[in-house]
Amino acid sequence: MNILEKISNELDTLSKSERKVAEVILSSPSTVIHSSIAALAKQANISEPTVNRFCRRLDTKGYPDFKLHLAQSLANGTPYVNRHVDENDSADEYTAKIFESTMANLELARKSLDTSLINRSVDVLTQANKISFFGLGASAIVAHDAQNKFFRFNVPVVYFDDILMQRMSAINSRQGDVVIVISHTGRTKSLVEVANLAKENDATVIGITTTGTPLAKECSIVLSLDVSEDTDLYMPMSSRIAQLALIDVLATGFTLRRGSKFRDNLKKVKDSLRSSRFDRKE
Amino acid sequence: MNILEKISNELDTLSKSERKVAEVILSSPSTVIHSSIAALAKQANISEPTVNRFCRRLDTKGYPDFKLHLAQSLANGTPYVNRHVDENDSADEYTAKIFESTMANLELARKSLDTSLINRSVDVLTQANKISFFGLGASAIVAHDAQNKFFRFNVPVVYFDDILMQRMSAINSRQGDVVIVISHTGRTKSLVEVANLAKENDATVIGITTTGTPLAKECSIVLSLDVSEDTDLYMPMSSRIAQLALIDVLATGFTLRRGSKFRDNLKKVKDSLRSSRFDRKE
DNA sequence: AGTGAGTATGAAATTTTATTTCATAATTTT
DNA sequence: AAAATTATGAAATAAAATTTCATACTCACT
Repeated sequence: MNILEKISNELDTLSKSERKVAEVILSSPSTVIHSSIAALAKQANISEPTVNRFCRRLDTKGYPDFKLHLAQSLANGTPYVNRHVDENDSADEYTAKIFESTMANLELARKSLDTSLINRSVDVLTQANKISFFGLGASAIVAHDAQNKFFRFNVPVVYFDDILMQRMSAINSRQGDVVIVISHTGRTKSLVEVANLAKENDATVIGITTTGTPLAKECSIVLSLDVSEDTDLYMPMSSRIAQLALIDVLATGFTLRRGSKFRDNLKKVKDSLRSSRFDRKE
Repeated sequence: MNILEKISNELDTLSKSERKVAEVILSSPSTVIHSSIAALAKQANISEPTVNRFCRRLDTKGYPDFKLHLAQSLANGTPYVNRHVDENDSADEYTAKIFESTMANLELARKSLDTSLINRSVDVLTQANKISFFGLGASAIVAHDAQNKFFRFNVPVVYFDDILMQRMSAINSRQGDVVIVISHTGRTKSLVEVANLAKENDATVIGITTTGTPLAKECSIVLSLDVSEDTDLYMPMSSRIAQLALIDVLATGFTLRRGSKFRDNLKKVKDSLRSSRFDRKE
């Protein structure tokens, strides 16, 4: 709770001298956080112990602790929240809202993740003979991105954003293959079918989707990602970003599991791109 | 400025012992604000003067002042900081680090954006005869995603992640066309050339890139997105996510500019997908 | 390897700051 | 108006932070 509010609430339960302290603090809190107890006492024309008693009355441990609370209250504490864009927002406003919602949703997504399942997924991925990423629409780009990352690891990886190719690929899968199916809604019929096909062909199916969806039921491992989309705009936004962050997590887990020699290889892959770039003059 | 960010930024300018202090603080900042300098010193296995020197190096007056700053940073919503993944991190740890770094970088990216330029870009986009998105590698998926979004607006939009197609498309562009070129490094030769080609053919070229890169110099409008990538892992991570958030911003600006009737249309597009999905039983 | 300049570190001393104790003053109750 | 209660500050004490300084370490150069 904001301590400044608390001070003004309890103003009348305070003694005369304590109220003097309160008034000095309320009138310029930002000065107070840089004052010692002696300076504040002098400013309020009272003694140091009075300041100390004042602090304790506000349920703080003492003056330094009180200052900490005060500092926190002063820090304009707007945590990231999901704010919907409004028709009349300026560019400034909708930009801020979108970035903030994205961050708020990443936070939500992280909370819905079960890291032990991530660990198991990484296990399965490092062991895989072949890795396939399937997605449609906005999730297709996530699958695409995943291919781009895992390709660098020099493992057999494909991605498909085409229903027929996905089906054919799923039917051809076998034990030791890992199929990662990405869908925010988890209700896209053809993807659910593909997941089922892959499972019936003994592939390990990892789903990146929302908890409790039809797709989730078909998967061997469900990496649940619960985010709240801004449905007013009729476009997938936060969901695909959370999915990408999860891909980063899986890819990172993969490289860590493979050890340091493997990571030197990644550097080589990256360095191979150098000649396609303009030098950085420093 | 957030002091936690500052600590992780300056991590490599610190001495060995000071870095120990930094690590203890980063790993549990909320404990530290209730610790004395002695307690923190003990926790980090170093001496009290070292803690003091550490605080001063971060431009604070001393330990109490440092705690004040820390308290403010913690109060400020969320202590998202760019923390690099370490070789021995557990799944829990690297997951947290990646999500947090992503959020921290989104915050950074937002700060580097100039909303008046976003406004101009939206102007230009709503007026465009044709919109093209170009990207390579990780930025290709951003271009892909942008196409997916703008396609819903029923405007002529294409994306290319192939150098030759990009060149051909750039050469065929003309006044009234908008070309959006996406590249984190801004140094990919072929993309810089494509931007130049498009410009010479009178298209409006919008660059989504880092400030001051060769690509930025070729663009009519530069939407600068400065993020700090975790270079240890040799993979693009935060950059593409920031780019996607920016695409969301542009797409949102576009729909807002077009008015409410236009948004009803978006709903229709979304509803058209319904039959491809399993019903939600509620 | 050895030497020396420069830097980093911690033990101890000092200073600053906060808290406790206790005597006295102010206020309230009877 | 006396007694009881509460509020207050001076002084003492305790705690915390900072400074000083001697020593250990690091790195560049023989």
